[in-house]
Amino acid sequence: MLHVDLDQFIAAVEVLRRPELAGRPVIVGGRGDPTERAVVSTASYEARAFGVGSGMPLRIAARKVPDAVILPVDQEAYLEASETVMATLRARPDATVQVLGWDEAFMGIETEDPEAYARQVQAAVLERTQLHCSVGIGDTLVRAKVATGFAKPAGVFRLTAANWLDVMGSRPTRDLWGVGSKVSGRLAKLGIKTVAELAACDPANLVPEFGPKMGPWYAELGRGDGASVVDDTPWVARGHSREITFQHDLTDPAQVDDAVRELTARVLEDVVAEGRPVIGLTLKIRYAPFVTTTRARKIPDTSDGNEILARTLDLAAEIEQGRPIRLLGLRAEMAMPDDARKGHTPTRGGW
DNA sequence: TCTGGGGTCCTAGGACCC
DNA sequence: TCTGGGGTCCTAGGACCC
Repeated sequence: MLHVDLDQFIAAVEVLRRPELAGRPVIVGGRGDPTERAVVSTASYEARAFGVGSGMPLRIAARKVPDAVILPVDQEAYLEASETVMATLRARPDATVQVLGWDEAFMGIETEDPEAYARQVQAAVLERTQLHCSVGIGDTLVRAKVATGFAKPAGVFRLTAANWLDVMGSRPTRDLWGVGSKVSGRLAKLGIKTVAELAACDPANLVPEFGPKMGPWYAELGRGDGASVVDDTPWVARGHSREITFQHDLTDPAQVDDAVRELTARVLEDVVAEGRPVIGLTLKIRYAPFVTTTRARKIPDTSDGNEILARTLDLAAEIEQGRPIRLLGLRAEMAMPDDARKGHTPTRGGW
């Protein structure tokens, strides 16, 4: 199968409609104002050369690249470009397309020459959208996904059981898709630092640290194994959430109350559009200045909007007072339709 | 002068039931 | 007087991805 990933997607879309930006360091994030609390969504390769990357605070990025062009996030534009790209992939005969996000997808294909097929896909996407993409080829989803990292920019790379350990074995576990800084740290405490060491370990030995599911799953990840079937079942959202980060931390309970009220209205709009009942609500609070999050959840027995609102405001009343609040998030979980498959997820696990 | 906003899934532990 | 196991449901919290 193939994993197709657009190169510097958001920055590339911006440069397409403003050709004079080609070759310049472009940073897209927040409202495009580096004095605000916001992070970098995507940086062009020219900006990355200065050490700017996704997730970095915008004001830090601006300091690293003084003459960068900083642009606001324009979701509609990216969504439109994304849909054109995905339509191009789906137009390939006999390809199964599983979308992972705005700028990436798996393609299940039958071909004698996957490299040639990958080049054809790249050419088709470029012709239709003027966007470049990189393609990973693999015999599992994990290997195809990881392969794409070696294909960038605009290249093709193949990763299978035959060369997985040669390519990945000596790399840190952090380089795996699904292993972040916390898990790589916990693995290191068990003496597992590299992909080869993870691949060689007995899955049972990871269970005490990571639990019955995640333990064996990490071991499988180390070997690059896992599912090898691309699943184009339409994705069904499990829930919707909205978040606000305040430019200045809130200390006034009335302001917090207003914010919860507004979030509730926005979340309910999204849920009503889905036409499925709400089965749970989660309120997330981040207190300044540290990174702790606290959540409270209530399960209403009704999908009535007023009822949900009332319960949500109850949660707001529970918020600890006297600590500056930096972020509020509200997530509504929705009942799954009977015919929705469980386990198909755009971002992790499940395969 | 730090750290967005939208998602998904897993785990531990308590409550409760038989 | 002391305290079985097995199961489910729920909450809070954590981790990861794009």
